Amino acid sequence: MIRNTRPEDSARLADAVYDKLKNDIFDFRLLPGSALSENELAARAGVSRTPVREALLRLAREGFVERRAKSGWSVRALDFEHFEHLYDLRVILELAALGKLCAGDRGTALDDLKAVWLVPPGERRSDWIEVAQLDEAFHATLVRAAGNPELARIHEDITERIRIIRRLDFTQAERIARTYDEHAAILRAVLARKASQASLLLRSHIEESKLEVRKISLHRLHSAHRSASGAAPG
Amino acid sequence: MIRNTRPEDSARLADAVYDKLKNDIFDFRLLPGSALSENELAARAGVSRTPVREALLRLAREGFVERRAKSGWSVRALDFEHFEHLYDLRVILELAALGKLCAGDRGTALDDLKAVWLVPPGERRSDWIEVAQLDEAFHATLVRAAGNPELARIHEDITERIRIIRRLDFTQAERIARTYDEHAAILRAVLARKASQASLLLRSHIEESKLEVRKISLHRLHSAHRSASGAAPG
DNA sequence: GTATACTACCTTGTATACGAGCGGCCCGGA
DNA sequence: TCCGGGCCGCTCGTATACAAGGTAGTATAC
Repeated sequence: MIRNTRPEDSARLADAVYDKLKNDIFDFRLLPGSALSENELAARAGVSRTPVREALLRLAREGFVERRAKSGWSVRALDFEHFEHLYDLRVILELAALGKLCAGDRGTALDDLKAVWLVPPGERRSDWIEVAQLDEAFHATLVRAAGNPELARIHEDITERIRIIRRLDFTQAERIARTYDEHAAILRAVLARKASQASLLLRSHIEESKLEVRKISLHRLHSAHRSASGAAPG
Repeated sequence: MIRNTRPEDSARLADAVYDKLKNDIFDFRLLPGSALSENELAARAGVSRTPVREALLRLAREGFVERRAKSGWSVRALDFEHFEHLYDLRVILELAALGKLCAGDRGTALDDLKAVWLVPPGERRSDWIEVAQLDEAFHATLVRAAGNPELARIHEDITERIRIIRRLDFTQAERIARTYDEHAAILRAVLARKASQASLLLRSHIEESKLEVRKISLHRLHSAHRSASGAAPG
């Protein structure tokens, strides 16, 4: 699974609890819809309610848990319509970034991407966890290179929120190959400053992922998780 | 001043503190850069540190205050470059919404706007506080009508973050008149489904506000605030 | 069998207690 | 006068205590 732990989170207990909870949700150790209580979480983590509470408040604001006044917290159910809206937002934001990238100066911001995605087929990565990370990095780098930190931040937030299902897109080898092909095509178009072509490619690239997501039922989520954690436990 | 108080916020002390702090920041009773301590805020509000802490965490996440580990909180300084990025984001999001509005079905979502903005000059509002609220509502309605709740939510967040300076755009009567003219033109273009014309109008409309913001120095912020609070106290 | 009222537990919301760390201030020395 | 070191106070981070409110389950009346 893709970990979200950041190094600076070691000091504060609240951040440690936050990471733990988030990973538990992402790995389906905490199932969508299940109830959480501050006391139970605190006991389980061996801390007091205070840091647990702070972690829950953060997770609530990010949309992963819900606060039900005076009657506990719950893991938010996966709402696929919701994810589709987020994918549409990705299209909006990334197309805007692309427009700026093709129009303005972008320095060496895209050089790293070339080294990853414009490689001969033999050098492509095949581990799906790694590809999922590279995929996120590809899109994040494009957006960051547009030079608007706020745009990048919001894009990151959205990435974070769809990660829970987006990862599963790469459990099929065929999807990995397509991702490589499409990223390469997009990157070449951007480097050649072919704005409209790059836009078309990027839009259909994201729309494809969105369609894949639509196919993913809750059941498939579970089985995908089981096989994944069986192959790569921890 | 524009109040942000929501009715449901009466029950929780944390929400009351949140509203109070936010209003204090917006009205410059708490100046950018000034230090805050949980103890002092708690004493001033007559509550304990716990709800103060929750309020501060929310405000920090929204970008209004900063947490300096072990050495207090501070009101975030106004960063004008930051605001310009947010304005650019507004352009991106609202243009995307506009595109969907001109292309697809929008029902009666825009009817309210007609009643407000497509009125004879004599019926235009002149109170700048009211116009500022109407202006926010105009843009929010456009975005909401596009049918993507996530898009609307992010747009709301951005609106919230730039409100602190955007209000001042309307302290000049000439800017109010222009806003009416431009909103009317945009609305007419959308109703006629003239997508490219609407986009051009909306883009220049927002860019104009952005330029106004660029002119606003911290000093002007203060004097604008003083005169405003003198004219409309409370 | 069903509906209703009551009770007991469990939940959060808030207040308070305590400890570690950082910063500023004062004092001493060169 | 300038610099350094130690001390004191204030800060947050965390733990714990207490109370109001909600929920579920049970018992009871019909």
